[in-house]
Amino acid sequence: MPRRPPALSVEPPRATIADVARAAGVHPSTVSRALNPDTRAMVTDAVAVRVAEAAEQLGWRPSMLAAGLRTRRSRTIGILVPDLVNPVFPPIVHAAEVRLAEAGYATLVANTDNDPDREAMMIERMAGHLVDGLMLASAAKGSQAVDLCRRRRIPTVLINRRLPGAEFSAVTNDDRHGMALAVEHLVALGHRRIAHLAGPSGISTAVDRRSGFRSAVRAAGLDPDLMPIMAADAYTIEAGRCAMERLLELGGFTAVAVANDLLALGAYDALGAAGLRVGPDVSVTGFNDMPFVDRISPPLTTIRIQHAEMGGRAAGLLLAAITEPATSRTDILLQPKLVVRHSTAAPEA
Amino acid sequence: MPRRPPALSVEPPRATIADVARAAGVHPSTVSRALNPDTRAMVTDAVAVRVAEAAEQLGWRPSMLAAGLRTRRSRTIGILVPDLVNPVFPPIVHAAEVRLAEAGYATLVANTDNDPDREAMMIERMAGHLVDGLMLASAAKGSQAVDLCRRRRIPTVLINRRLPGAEFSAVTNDDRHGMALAVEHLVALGHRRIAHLAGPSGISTAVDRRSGFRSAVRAAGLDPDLMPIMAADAYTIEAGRCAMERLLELGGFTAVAVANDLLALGAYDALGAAGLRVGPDVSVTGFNDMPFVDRISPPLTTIRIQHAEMGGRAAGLLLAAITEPATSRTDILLQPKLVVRHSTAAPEA
DNA sequence: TTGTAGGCGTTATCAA
DNA sequence: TTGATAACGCCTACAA
Repeated sequence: MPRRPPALSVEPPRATIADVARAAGVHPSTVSRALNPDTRAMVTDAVAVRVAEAAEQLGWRPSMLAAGLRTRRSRTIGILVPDLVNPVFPPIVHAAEVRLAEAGYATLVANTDNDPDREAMMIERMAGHLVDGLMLASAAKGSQAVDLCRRRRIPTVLINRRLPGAEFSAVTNDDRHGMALAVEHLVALGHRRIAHLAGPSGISTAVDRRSGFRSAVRAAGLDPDLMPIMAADAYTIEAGRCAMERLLELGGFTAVAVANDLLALGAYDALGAAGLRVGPDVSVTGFNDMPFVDRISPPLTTIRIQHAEMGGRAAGLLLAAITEPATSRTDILLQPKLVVRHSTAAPEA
Repeated sequence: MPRRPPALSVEPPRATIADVARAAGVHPSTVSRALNPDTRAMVTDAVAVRVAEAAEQLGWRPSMLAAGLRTRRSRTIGILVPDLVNPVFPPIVHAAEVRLAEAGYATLVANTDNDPDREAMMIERMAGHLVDGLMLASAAKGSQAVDLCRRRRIPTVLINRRLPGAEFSAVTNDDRHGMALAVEHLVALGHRRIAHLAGPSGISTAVDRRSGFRSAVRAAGLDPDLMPIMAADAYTIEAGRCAMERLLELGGFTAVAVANDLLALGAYDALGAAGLRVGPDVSVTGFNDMPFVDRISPPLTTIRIQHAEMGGRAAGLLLAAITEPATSRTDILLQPKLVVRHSTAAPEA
């Protein structure tokens, strides 16, 4: 008795253009033309239909790989983020994805974990996969990312973080102004001794927010050199806690302007551990307005950046760079705004 | 006077193995062998050195693409998540990345946005990029993902969500038991009328938690048919708010066991809008213990899943599936546990 | 309009 | 150990 093949049979090896050609009784090149939307016009309708049917029949799928080997394009964009666990990034990535999808591009995300070596590796990898463009949210001093992209001629845009010498377009926040907003808010509440919990050196957001802090303090008629400043060594809650602890040892402030929301959460922890209430005892401002900081206790007063705008604009710039490689660099500076919640209050009399 | 080339010159087209061969005075195959770590042993040291120098000199970089065309491997793994903005996923992804990196695999993440079409597209795309394996966190009823992976013979593991008929290994949580933990906690506090805010049908976590809810209610000696149940149509805050509003119209409960943390946040909103205090007036439990729910107000009592364990174990299973394709399917059921915070309390007398 | 031939950059399989 | 040759799957001149 003949056995029937099992229901969940594994298919034979992928059909290729050659297989389709054989089935349709035409030459492989004809199949290539018939199956490629851009060249279908070169082929008789009758042939096109016959080929399409054969392809359908055989379950032919284009191999982007083989195609890419010739065309060197993949309609895929890579996005490198320094830390996927940081909730600022997903909304930015998502906005970019939406915009890129509209233009027919798929998006692949890679996590560099703030490690320049991993970053370089992922760029190599993405380049190897022939991404048509790259969005770098992971830029940091000492990273060779930009150089790699330039050498490999990968259209690239920087997001969220600037990089001094880079010749790529960038979409960033006006970090100096954002931090000024925070300082002005604290000063308006009556604070005169304001600490700054800075981000890791080497990252533009940290540098700019820090210099923005000093300028704003000076603009308020205070002496920046009197304000305690402590840099965290990563944009993480833990690093924020450590830095805040050291700031507390220094003392001499009634408010602290923190360089980002994750660090601010760490500051909450250190303050809490020291028996201080955020708001009534010490005012805290964050930066980013990342998801959920409006729901924490106390709700964080912070500087809201335009997440969606950032992703969307960066995607637009990248698409432009891809279709018009000669286009000169464009920088977009997004304006953040202050969102007052309950982590800030007037200093105690 | 001869002009020097500009400092930031764009490099000539990439050197290929053929170029290196020419420079080193050997055959391209020899270069291939000398440059490939796995085959270096086949070549004299002298030759290997000479080839390596020539390659270095010319700035040769391997083309994964061309190599993949032959080997059909890329040492790259794809992870599909339904929603990157949901903070449960990044920790899982990260744990997987770490494990995979140890094994020499790079990880590419794609966002399906809970859209089966996008999911299928991304799988095609990843397959086209020759990923060596896939981790699917996006499984849902009606998705053709599993079928696609099977047909394309892509080693695959399911994470977080089961899929009824799938023949792939899976790492999931004991969702039924987890929800029982929540119900038992509420019953122990004295609640007798407990609502369930369920997740979207078609997703295993929603289905299992819902059935776990009913079983646990029955096990507590209560009648599940008396408990109001309302399903949200997505795992989002907004959907949670809507569902909670409808639950409030039904009324007749002092506590609500919610299917996930994001939905619970939505429930917080609806409850707040109705003038009810979470905790004192209505108890709320979540599920996942995603980042930050310990810091919201009030801190959420929830069911903690093993994020890191899940990512790591899934990566291990996938690596096994890749190296040992014949291995039979393995299912790992991770045990969640109850974390009591302040969103639950005894019902008012 | 269709077929032919060559190549994209690498690796596998022979034979030398 | 090394070299020669032929794929891998597709695309593009160019020729017919």
